[in-house]
Amino acid sequence: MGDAEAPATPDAPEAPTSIARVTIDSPLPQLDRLFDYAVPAALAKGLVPGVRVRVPFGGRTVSGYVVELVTPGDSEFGGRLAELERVVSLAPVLPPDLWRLARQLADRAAGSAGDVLRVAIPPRQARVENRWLAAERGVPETVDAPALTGYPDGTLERLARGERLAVSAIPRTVRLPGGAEVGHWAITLAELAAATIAAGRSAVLLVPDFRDQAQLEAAVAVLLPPASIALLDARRPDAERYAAYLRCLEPAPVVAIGNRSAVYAPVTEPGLIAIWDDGDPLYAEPLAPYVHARDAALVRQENEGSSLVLLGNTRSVEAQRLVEIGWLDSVEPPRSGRPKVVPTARQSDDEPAARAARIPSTAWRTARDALAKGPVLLQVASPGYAPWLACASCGQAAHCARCHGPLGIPRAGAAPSCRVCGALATDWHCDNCGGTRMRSGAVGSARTAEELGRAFPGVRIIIADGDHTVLQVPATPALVIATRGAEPIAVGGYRAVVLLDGERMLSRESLRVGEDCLRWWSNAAALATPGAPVLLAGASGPVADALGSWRQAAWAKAELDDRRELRFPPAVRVASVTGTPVGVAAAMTAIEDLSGVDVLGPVPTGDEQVRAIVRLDYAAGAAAAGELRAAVIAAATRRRKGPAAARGRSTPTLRVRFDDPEIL
DNA sequence: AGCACGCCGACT
DNA sequence: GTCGGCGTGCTC
Repeated sequence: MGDAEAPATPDAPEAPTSIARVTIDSPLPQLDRLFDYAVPAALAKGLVPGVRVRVPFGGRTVSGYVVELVTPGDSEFGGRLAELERVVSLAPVLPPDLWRLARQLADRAAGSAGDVLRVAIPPRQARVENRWLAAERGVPETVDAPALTGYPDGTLERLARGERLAVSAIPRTVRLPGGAEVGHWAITLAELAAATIAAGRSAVLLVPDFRDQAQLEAAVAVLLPPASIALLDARRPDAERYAAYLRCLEPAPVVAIGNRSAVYAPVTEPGLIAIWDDGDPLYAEPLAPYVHARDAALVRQENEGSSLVLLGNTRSVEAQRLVEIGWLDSVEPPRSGRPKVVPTARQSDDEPAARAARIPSTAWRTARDALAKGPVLLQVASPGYAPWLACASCGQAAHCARCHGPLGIPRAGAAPSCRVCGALATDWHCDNCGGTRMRSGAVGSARTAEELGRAFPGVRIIIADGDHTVLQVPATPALVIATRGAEPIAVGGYRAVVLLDGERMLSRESLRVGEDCLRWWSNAAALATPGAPVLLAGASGPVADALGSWRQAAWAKAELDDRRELRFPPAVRVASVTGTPVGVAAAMTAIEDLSGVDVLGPVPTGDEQVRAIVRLDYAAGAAAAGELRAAVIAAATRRRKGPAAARGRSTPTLRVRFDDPEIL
């Protein structure tokens, strides 16, 4: 073959693909599209989609990623192309599958793909990257496929076929060979991941926070070598996180473990995407375009053909919806292992010590008896001593004179102070009745600990809350007082679990109180030794019943039915649209004719802006997102009219937030 | 966002 | 007759 005549054999190492389509790193919605650049010969070597580049743009140089390489004839741009200025590195940190996912998720959320990428790709660490590019890669160790403990035969095979499952966790803890105690859920995910690796594919495992991350890391480390594990959680130093991200890009199969943003871990050919406790609010991304990790996982699973597992002690209402439409299949372990929940009415108590500690006498007796055998968990609603204070004469909540935040007492003997701004409440008087004395409105973990210390003299007391991180307690007798979500694991499990403050947790005003409480209680109950009593003090009603019967999925079904009735999420999608009255009105005009869409508001937000809530049937979501996106771009480009003085201030533009967890 | 282009008032 | 205001539109 004459080389000079036909240089472009299909797999020629340097095929002359000389146009790079680049996504620009910019927050501007109108720039959320691809721009074509000529690739100068000097930069063509090794250039692949996904690499970071610097390009000239509007008179300056900006950074971006090469999304694809095309031949000159395929450029749709009519003008004169500029050239790539620099290839930052040859590491393909934005592989095509990730770009596709970011684009789809952004479109779905009326946001920018670049914003998704900012969440997905950790900040570059040049030294780490250079070391990675220069590294030699060995042959990966093979691992044996483990069995899946505690679930029906054939479950692994279903996942190998790429099925999507909502799996109920086995509600107990297990001691690992290394001595660490973990929730059985962590074993389940580790086994699923190891089976995936054994089959030569990668797995992505998501946890809400660092305490679950620690358990999962320990469980996975038992089954897999370190070279097969990439730890992507946010608490890790930037360098380690970036190294783990790069590890995912290697062809050898890997288990990526991390919090919500790890759903984007760029593993090639994921065989499994799994989420532990997908109802945890930490899976909701606070950065634009606010893509929930569960939604990202669902789209990614469909794109890349992996299996999907949502594992939890409770079933989120969103997962229940997916089960009901047939998107997920439900998998249950045997019911024999469920916790022994004892609902307990709050009543007047004959035990003076119990009365002093404000716990029902049955709970007090249970705790006392269990303490002879080992640790006892008491779950409380709030940290601190007195989490909120009220006026002693009229009972109204006491507020900070400076910022109107709630007042509380952080520690025994401390002065009342604002929980928001920290200011000491000196010369306080009630806004309502003018009273000058405060009383405690609720009991926090520190106060509970103090009272229990008196009720159980000589017993070791351990406080675990946001300020006192405790991951594990030994199997020896101790009273562990933890705020919900901060419960340590007990070696061998707790000999009793007492859920205090249930009534107060349930009385919070929120669409999600029910599912939150059921999740907090169920997750605490799952820390008990099998057969040990779990007491729910005081609370009653459907949520308490669901805990007692350990039928969380049935509760989620009933809750979803209610939401359908009310047309609340997740029965429908919602989006909040905030901006100037004119901008919001234009956006509403753009979507009002779509079927399956209704608008609440707009209402003023207090800063010359208004906010409307849009409710959408799922079928209308894509069209509505497209229209709202167009409205955002229109508002962003037309924004600069009006007097110059008005432009000087920070520009109030139109903002759209889909699936906003704060609304309704 | 920057920056360039483009059409109407007070100046050497 | 020009210098320069900032409204409008583009950025490969």
